[in-house]
Amino acid sequence: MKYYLTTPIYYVNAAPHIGHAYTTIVADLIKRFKTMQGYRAVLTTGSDEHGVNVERAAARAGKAPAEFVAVIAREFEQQWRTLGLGIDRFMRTSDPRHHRKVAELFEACRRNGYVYKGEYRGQYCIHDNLYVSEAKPGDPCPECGRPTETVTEENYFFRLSAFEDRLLELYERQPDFILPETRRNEVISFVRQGLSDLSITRTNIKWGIPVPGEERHVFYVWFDALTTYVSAVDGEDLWPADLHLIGKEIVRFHAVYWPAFLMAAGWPLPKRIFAHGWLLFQEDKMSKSKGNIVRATPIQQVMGIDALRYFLLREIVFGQDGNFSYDALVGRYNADLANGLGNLTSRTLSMIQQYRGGRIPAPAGGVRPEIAQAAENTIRAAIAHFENFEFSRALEAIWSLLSSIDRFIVEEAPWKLARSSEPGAAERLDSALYTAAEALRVAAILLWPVIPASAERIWDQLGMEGPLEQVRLGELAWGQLPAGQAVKTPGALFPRIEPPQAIERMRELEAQETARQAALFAPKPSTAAAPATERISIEEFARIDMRVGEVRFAERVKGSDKLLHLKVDIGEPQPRTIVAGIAEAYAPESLIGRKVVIVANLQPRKLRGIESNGMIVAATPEGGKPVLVGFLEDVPAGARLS
RNA sequence: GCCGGCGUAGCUCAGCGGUUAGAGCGACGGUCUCAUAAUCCGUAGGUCGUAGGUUCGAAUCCUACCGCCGGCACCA
Repeated sequence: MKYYLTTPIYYVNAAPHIGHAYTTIVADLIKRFKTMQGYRAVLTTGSDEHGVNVERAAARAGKAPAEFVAVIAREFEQQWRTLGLGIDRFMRTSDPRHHRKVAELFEACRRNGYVYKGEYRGQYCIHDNLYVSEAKPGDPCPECGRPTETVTEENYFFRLSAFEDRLLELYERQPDFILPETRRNEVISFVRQGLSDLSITRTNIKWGIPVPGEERHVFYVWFDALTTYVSAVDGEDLWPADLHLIGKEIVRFHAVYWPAFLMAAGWPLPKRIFAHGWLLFQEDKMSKSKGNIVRATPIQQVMGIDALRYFLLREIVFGQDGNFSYDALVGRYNADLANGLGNLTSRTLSMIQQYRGGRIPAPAGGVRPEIAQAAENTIRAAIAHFENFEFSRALEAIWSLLSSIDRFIVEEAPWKLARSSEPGAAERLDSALYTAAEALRVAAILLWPVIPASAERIWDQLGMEGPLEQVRLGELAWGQLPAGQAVKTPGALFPRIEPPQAIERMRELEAQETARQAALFAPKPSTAAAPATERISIEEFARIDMRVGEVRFAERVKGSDKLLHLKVDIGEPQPRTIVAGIAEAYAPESLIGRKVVIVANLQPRKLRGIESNGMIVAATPEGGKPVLVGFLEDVPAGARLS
């Protein structure tokens, strides 16, 4: 039986950070779990290398796109290797094999009548590769808030509208097609609102996969990227995927577009999509512009990869957003790994060493039934939780067993039994030591998917033979630890960590890593953050009438989150009515009397029933809120800018 | 604005109609000595967002409101 799973195909306009690592670590965990269930588990990841965004990032770095993406793709590949993740296929969208597969998908869709040629005219966000339906020129992108660009082009369209019913039927028939349920509900309501056809080729960019027979066209990046899941395992009898693991920001592409493409082509559909939440840092989404990005490798260097894996899976409820913090990371590590699992391993092996000459004794006095029972329950519960993507619960269950063993050891007090000459003391000691060791063996097996390196060390220290990954969870039961084998007692599994020093060290390494990654993008010194746009002549500029205005009136537009209704005095007899999308950044009352800059000669436009006669000029930083333009000296209303 | 979710101990959360509301972490006190200054035991008293309602009985169901989050709409 095969189990084919994928991570997203990561977009190469950013270097890998802990968010990428999170998804990929979970994928690695699931792969290991499935392996232990006896599946032939195969994991695909890769790099999404096409699109305007990359084209521009490359230009900024002064490199050809192909050269640029190769560097970043290598960076991702290297990252997964460094973190020890079991990637089986790394597919780059620039790979010729992938190109062929995309062309194949397209041909199949076209043959089945789901592709037609038409003209697209509309707004497009280059950052999110998103066409913004019903947007007007200049509207910002609903995802990121950056301005959209107007594009008019002859395109091939995908008849997405034809799939509404079939998609809804799919979600109905397979309730676990999209997990968790909250994402499923969102997708269903999105599809119910109606789907419009999707432009799947572009003529305004070159950096993409050419459409067969139409060399001016390249494929829309999502049509391109999603197909990676198939092309990565072409000819291997692995498709359809059993699981697409994704972040919640890309559910629509995976749960709507992708199945529709596949239905159109008549190709098999993936079995399940699981969208996890975001890893927040200081309660905020990590983003390059906010400078709050954390990377996995500094943590790995200071605390070990298993510490990070354990933290991510134990602290965060998989599927929900979770907070990352160094304090919580170190706290978890010390409490659960050092004081918990590590210490239990250490005390158990040490006692076997001291009291039984380093050989695991047979449980001469029998094993307490409640312990055996608790262990059996833990085995079943942990497996069920892993199966349901409830990783934090699985770990909770395992730790509850470990904790009961710590309690048991204190109750039995083997150190007293060892000194006791009472009858039965020796047998009791044997049983206590066996019980503790057996619990460790069970824990090592259950924990291998989560903290593989540490589990293997425990396995080895218990003197177990054979690779842990060949153990089958279906056969796991209490009492399988063979007595008589020699244990080893090397150093501490998880040495305690001093929080301030460790955190400081991680921050240092983080800064170095940030600098190293930044160099990969090597922005040319004089280039501004925003990509350069096309040059215009002074005459063209002169056509734009920008004036200083004073806000006389401001109120929220009813029924809108972002719009303010303003009246602005620009020296005309009547103040101008302007509707501006700045409600999230400015309270209406704070604007009264404020000097602003407006574009006075824009065509009027009705927004929410109010006719707007101009546009307020504001700067919108990446991912941030608009900031109004202002003057350091006073300028009278009506003054023209040039 | 529409739709959905959430709001429970300092923190992260569980409980989702029924006895005195729970766990882990953190904090405090104590204990043991096999162990990584670890373990173990005990303590810490939270109007279960607010206000109503249903019920013999509500954190648990219903309504309204407040706050937070998400999806959609919207953002000249």
